[in-house]
Amino acid sequence: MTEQLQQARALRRRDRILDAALDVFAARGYHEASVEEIAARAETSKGGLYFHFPGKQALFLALLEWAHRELRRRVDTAVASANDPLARADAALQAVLRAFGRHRRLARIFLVDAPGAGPEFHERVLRIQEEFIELVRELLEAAKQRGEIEKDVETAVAARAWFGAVHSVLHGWLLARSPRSLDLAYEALRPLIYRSLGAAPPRNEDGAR
Amino acid sequence: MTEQLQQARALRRRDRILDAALDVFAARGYHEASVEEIAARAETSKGGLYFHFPGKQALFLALLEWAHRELRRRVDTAVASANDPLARADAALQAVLRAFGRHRRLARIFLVDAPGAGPEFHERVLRIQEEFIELVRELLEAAKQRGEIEKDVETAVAARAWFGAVHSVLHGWLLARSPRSLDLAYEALRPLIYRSLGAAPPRNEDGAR
Amino acid sequence: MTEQLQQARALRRRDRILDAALDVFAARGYHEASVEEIAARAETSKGGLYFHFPGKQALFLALLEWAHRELRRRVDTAVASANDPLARADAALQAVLRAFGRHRRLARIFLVDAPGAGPEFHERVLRIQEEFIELVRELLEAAKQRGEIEKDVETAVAARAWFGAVHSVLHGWLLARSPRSLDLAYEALRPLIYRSLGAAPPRNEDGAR
Amino acid sequence: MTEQLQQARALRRRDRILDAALDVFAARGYHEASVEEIAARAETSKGGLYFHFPGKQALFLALLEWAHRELRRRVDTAVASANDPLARADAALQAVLRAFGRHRRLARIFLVDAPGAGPEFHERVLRIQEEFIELVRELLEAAKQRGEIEKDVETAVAARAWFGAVHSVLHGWLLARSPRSLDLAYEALRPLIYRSLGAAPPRNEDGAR
DNA sequence: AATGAATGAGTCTTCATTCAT
DNA sequence: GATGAATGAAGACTCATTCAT
Repeated sequence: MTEQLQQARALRRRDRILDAALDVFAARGYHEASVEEIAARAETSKGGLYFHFPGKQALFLALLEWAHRELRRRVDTAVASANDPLARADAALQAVLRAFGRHRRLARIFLVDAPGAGPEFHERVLRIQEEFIELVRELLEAAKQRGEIEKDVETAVAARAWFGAVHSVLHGWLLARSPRSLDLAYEALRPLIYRSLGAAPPRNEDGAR
Repeated sequence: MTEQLQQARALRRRDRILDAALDVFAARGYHEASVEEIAARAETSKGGLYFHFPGKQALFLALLEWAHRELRRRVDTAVASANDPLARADAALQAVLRAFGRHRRLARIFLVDAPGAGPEFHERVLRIQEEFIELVRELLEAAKQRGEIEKDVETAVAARAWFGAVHSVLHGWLLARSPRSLDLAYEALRPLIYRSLGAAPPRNEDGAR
Repeated sequence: MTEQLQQARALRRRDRILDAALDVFAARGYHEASVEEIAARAETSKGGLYFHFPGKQALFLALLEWAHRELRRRVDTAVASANDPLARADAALQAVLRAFGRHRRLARIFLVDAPGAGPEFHERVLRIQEEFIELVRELLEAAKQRGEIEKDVETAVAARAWFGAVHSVLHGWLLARSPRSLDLAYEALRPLIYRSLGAAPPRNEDGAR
Repeated sequence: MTEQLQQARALRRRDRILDAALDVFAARGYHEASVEEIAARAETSKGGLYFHFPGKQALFLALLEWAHRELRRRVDTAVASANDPLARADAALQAVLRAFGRHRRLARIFLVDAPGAGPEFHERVLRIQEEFIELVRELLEAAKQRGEIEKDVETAVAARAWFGAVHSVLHGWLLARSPRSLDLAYEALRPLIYRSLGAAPPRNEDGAR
């Protein structure tokens, strides 16, 4: 029991550190962020931080992994709740958009800081992106088999293009040029997507709550 | 004359420094790049470098500006050589793709390093991207006025989406996952674009040199 | 009984810690050795270690004291088993050589690590060395009184010299340049010692096991 | 000319740093010495120190090398000024003693700090010691060939022993137990050496200036 | 104009030690 | 008695920038 309490407290502190790291990395970028500040914001000491994480880089990677898991979970849920492949791809992209839309800090880290923070991080982020692009590609391919989209669509290119379109919309939103909600932006994007694939857009999509 | 010679020499050195900076920044990323190494590669001294540029950040920004001008020039040329708005937008995107395709180092700096190198750079890159997105938007809007694309297309979203698609394809190519030429990738992308806008793809596009 | 058992357990743990400390200090040197590693090797926790010893320095000193006692015991035994003063001095030096020869780790700590680990340790080691040198000096002095060695020998210098000679041979052996056994090395050394004192070497010395 | 001045100043500063390092290392030992303090004592900045030396370890090694060269030079001079092999060995040992006697700080570093400062340093010091031992051995061997010392002397052991004896006397002196000059100590040591080799001591040694 | 020696603020990281449980 | 999470002081090292020459 005592042990469990200790362990629970330690885990809570670990989470506090991750939280603080998220704050600081998102606010300053990877290089400008200092371990000192992260520790301070987590209300612990530098040594305490190093007890839980082997170093700054590992801390950042842990953040990335955590975000990856979260993202993946939401996307999987969204995909599972749709019926046909095209709707699934649609749901997947929308889930990504929403997840980042709700977690601006994560978005910053994923889309802005990590790629420029060094080869290791760049690599990691790209792999995660590729994972999602591949998911979309598979769904598009399935839709193509079922005749839901034009035969001449190259699904690999289309998947990458749509991911990029979503990515770009996100980026624009991150700059706060368009205060418009991401959901609304996606509503405007969807018809383009469907039409580009030669598919009929869903009648009254109301997936957006 | 002596003055002119001196000035010419100074300019040449300035260019050598920019070249070296491009090399080093692209190879190491902004933060890992050291002024020392840039000076060495430019075959000058640190003091010399600081004579020509106020600092590391300014050097990087100068690089960005230079790249911006180059890019803009090519895009303008490409746009001018097409006739109708839609073809112009098409040409603009392709020009961007080709420019980066030929200058991998520039692409790295623009798409990977600059955004993550700090707020100032992030800001600058986004502004340049917005400039191109706005250009595309205007062309799409003109096309819409002339009835070349569907009336219900939100040109702001469409422009951003297509820019993002191109961006994403570029990113994928930077990772060298797709050894396929960027030109070919764009050939596969173009039909998607046209169809998404409800426009007929150009018959035999041979814009590719 | 319970108390006794507990005490016995505590002592056993104390010994385990000393053993572990010997291992780690000898392998890494004083400064590179970490309390963490010692605790781990002793199969206890850092807190546990600090229950038995006040700190790293104290632990090292405890090791030194223990080694001192061991060494002293062996030397005393050796001295007691010889008859005349000269033979006793001989036995003392040989005992030192043998003790270290059998405990390479101890030798390392005594001769290499401790002197360089800080003034306190340096001081301590020197005092122990001086103790042995003084022992030898007294024996040489007695031999001189009895006319066994030349009258003009300065016993203080001679004692220090012979201790140093043994020390140096040990050092050379620690470097493993001379794979030859220490006993053999001492066999070669003894005649030098005796002759330098103007004494006749023992006829057939068979002290070596 | 300007360049030369700059270079000269730089060299002077380099020397100041070496001097300061000698002071601090000798006073505190390798591990306790801080780069900060060395820089302060050299009246330069940490960065300045790192401009001249790649790091703390390199600085220490540079010190060792410098001392080695000095020592070697003096020993060589001493050896050259003696006539027969035995007198040369004698001169070599005395030169070592004198050099250290005049440079207590160097002695501390060589004999106390370096061996315990880590394997690299230990190794380096031992190699230097071995170099001197080997020199003595060769001289003893020559003396043996010429019949100046007993046939049964193992020169390898004898050389090591005598080096160790000198070493030990030095050590004792370092602790300031014997305020007596090192020269006098060596006067007392010499007869032991000669006699141990079965050689007649030089009549009136007046090598000491 | 150019050089390169010098600066010093800032960073990550280590580790002996403490202490609540 | 034992545990291991937490502390915090200290240290080596980097590097953009400056400036005497």
